[in-house]
Amino acid sequence: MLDIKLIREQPELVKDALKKRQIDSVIIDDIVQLDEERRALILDVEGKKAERNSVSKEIGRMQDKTEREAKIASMRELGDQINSLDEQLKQIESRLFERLAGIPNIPDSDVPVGVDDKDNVVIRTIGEKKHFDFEPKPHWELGPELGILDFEAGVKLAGTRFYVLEGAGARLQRALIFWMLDLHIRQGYKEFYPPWMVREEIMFASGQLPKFAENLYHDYQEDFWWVPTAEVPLTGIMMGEVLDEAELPLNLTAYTACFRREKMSAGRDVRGMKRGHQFDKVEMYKYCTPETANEELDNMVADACATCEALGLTYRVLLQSTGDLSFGSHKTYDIEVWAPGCQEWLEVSSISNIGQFQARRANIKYRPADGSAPQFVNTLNGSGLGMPRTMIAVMENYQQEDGSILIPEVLKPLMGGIEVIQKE
RNA sequence: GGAGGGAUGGCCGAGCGGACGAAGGCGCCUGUCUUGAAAACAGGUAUAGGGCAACCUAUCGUGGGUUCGAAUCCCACUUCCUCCGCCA
Repeated sequence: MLDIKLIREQPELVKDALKKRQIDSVIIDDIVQLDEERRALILDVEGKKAERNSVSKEIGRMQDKTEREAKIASMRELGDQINSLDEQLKQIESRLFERLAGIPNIPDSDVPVGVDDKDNVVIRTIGEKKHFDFEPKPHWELGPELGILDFEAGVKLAGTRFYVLEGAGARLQRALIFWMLDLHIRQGYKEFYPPWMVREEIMFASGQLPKFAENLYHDYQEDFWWVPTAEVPLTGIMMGEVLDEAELPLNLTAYTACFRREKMSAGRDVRGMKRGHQFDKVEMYKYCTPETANEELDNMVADACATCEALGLTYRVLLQSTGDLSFGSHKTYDIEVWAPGCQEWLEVSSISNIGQFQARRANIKYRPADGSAPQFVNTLNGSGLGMPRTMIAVMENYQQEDGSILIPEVLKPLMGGIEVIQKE
């Protein structure tokens, strides 16, 4: 959510930001207009309330009965006027809020302007694409042949975009999750295990609602919403809190499954396990001051890169263009790993500085060390990493000519003695 | 699932129709004192919105209602605690 004052005072700046995101900016005029109507009504109704308050106090002190009755009658009438103005104000405020909640965040000044993900800029590439003396296979062949990945069983159980990991495949993913959480703890993050279903207001606070309702699973019986990412509960956990500057930055990490209806990508990436309705992810999250946000964003990118590096994967870092930038993001880096089997760079992490956008929705502030008034914090989030695509990259990069898969060095202690996954 | 009791400022806690944005305490900040600190004393210390400002409005879990006037009365909801039941 943007600050209404920013829109009121610098509408052109906000319009410009929307244009960079390829979004029609006329809504800003609408918002400015509603804001004016709102303030005029406030002026009117609050003046009337002030009058009612002071006269009501007088009534309490009055002795003369007839005079008292007359005042009460006139205040009753004033009360009716107040009620009707309050009703008008409420309607205008809800219209204003609805529009405001639909405005995306303003991109940072160094975010490249572009139309879509093709305009993302590659910042650096680390490692060489691995050379094979044979034709490397895609994971959707490797996995089923080894008996560790079963797409048909997934369809049998739940339908398209589901799969089953079994044996060493399931164990490999568990090892990745365990190892990543431990790595992030060493990097200075605190581990959390949050609910995987949350209330509607938590979904709103993190920016998923109202705009992205159709991509979320919703239990209508209990009114629970299934998290599409651990970012949601890690934002909600501090909702309404005032933090001390001394405790910032606050670094959090959590493993959750993520649930997405994928209505926006119907028909895309259907092959393999690249995009599913349910996937596991280890998330990193930071609360910090606006002054340190850029530095913390770099730190988080470095932490995610270290994860790829330790797994021995070839990866590259991209800066998202304004056309690809997600709704709430101020600035986002993507990390992609090379998958030699499907011959594709796979996005395993998306690391964003959300600025104050989420904090304003969730009302999360910090008290500055100098004792001045509380300010909204900056929030940052990033995957560290998403499981299915990391699994794809590990499987395809560590495959051998006979179709077996070597276990990356860092995961060996967690695989119970398995050093290579072979057909049973 | 049933019965009962709660939810008040950063924290604890009083108030139960009018001078209450809210006693008192703790914490924190400033000052006096002190070589410095502690103690003591004095003052200050919520958030949001509106207004150029003086200042005004709203907020005592949330949403409605009654009333000239609600932290206080009524209704609904959320949530926490205790006990019983049920499940593990």
